[in-house]
Amino acid sequence: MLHIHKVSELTGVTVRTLRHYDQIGLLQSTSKTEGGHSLYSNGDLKKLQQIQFMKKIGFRLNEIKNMLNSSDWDWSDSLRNQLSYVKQEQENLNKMESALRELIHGMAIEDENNEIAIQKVMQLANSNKVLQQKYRRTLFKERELKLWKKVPNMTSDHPDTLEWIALIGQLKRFINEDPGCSNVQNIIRRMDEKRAETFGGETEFLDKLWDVRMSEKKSEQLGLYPIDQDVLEYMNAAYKIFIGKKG
Amino acid sequence: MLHIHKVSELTGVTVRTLRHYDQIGLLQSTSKTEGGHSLYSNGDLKKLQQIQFMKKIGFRLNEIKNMLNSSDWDWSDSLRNQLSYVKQEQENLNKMESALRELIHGMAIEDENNEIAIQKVMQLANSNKVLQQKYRRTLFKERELKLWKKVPNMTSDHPDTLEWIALIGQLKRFINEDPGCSNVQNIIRRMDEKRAETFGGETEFLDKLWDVRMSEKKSEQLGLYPIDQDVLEYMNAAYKIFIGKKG
DNA sequence: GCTTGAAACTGACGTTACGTCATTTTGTAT
DNA sequence: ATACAAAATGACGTAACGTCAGTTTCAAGC
Repeated sequence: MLHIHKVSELTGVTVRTLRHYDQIGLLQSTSKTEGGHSLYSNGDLKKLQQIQFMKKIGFRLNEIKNMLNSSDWDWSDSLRNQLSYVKQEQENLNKMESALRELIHGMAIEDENNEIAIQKVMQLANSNKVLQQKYRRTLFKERELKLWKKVPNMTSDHPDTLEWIALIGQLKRFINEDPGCSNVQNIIRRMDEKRAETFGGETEFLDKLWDVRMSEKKSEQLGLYPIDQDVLEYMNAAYKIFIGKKG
Repeated sequence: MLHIHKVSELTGVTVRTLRHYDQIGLLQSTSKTEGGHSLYSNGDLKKLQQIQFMKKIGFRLNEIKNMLNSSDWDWSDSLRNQLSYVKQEQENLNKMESALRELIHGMAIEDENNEIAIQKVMQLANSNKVLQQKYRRTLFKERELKLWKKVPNMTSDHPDTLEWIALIGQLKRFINEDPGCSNVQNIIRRMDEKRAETFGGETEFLDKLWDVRMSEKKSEQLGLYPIDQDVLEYMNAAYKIFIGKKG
């Protein structure tokens, strides 16, 4: 158990930053003294390390928060990604080195070649950004895939499937009535319970389904049960009311 | 001559960023259309490349502006610095690679070794910051040295020296009178002309001298003519009035 | 010369990830 | 018990753009 200053010293992250992470709920120390002083564990250090990497490749703090909070975060996958990122950056730096040498070499002479060399160096400086984006996408895709695997795949004969179809069917019958009425809200409550079972803390659930409908391709790819857009819209409206009542 | 979008495309810097640099006077295109559209030259691209590097090692935009504006900026020095920075970063990444491998290797086992490995990785992630700071200092020191070489070194027998001594001597005689009076202001004007000759656009001149007096060590190191602090204070006051009248 | 759609400009306000105080609490060494 | 370093709390500040909305300019075809 380390206090905040020690963590800052060990990791090079400023105290203010740690407190900021605490505030926004990104990294809260596992334990606190009765007076409210933070005490960080080894697990917290691990998490901090992850945060640092994910920041480096361009994620924003709230994105990082979502990903780390999601129950299925794979620390080992992420480490392998880090390694592979490091190796790629090494290659980039090698290219950068030769480009710089070329530029320095041709510096005395002012000509066309020089312009090209300059552009080369600049693009290499950016290829680092490109690399970051690439790994951002990689991490994101991995996570998305894991999420999608949990979405009830309507073509498979997963036991959940029938229940989801039944629930959606029930909803359809009320599509011309008030989404706030008790019948509908009961169905929605059941759906929400099912959602909680299946997705744990994930709250983006409906947004996901929505996205699927928005792009036909995705739902083809994933072989999802096709839900009519009007039903989805209705469901969305009803769900919002449900959340409003709950919160 | 390239318009802004082309530059953005070639370099990977966003249009908005280029415009921002334009606004703050960091990088203004050498020519514009009569309608006010920017047209960037190859020199501008060079400058942009410098800016990118200096940003990468942690300078702030206004610092970069100062350094690049200063007449004695050495593009070739800076490139060599970039190269040396790149090579150091390569080494860092190598260390990072083995640290990561160590962590991944020992991941299955949860023990003390693991904690140490985590800290190692985190510190390496920061060693990048340390490196940046180092090169920031390097660049800064080089520039400071060049500035100091232009400060009239009072122990040498540079032709300027005598005139500076004379001016300061004259100023001393008025030290008990109003720093705004015409006699004093005339001396100050002459000093300012001399300053402009010697330092070009550098406006930090008096601040520099001030700093020297503040730390005895510096003035020893540089072998500057010792100016009494009260004279400096008086000079400072008179100079401020002078600037006020001028502006 | 005139139209026209794309690109550029000109503000203005928003945002992210902290930095920087200033003040109050809490931990701990004596 | 007291004193003094560390930590918390809160509030405001900031750098470097992003984003949006409205206007102007450019180049290209008719």
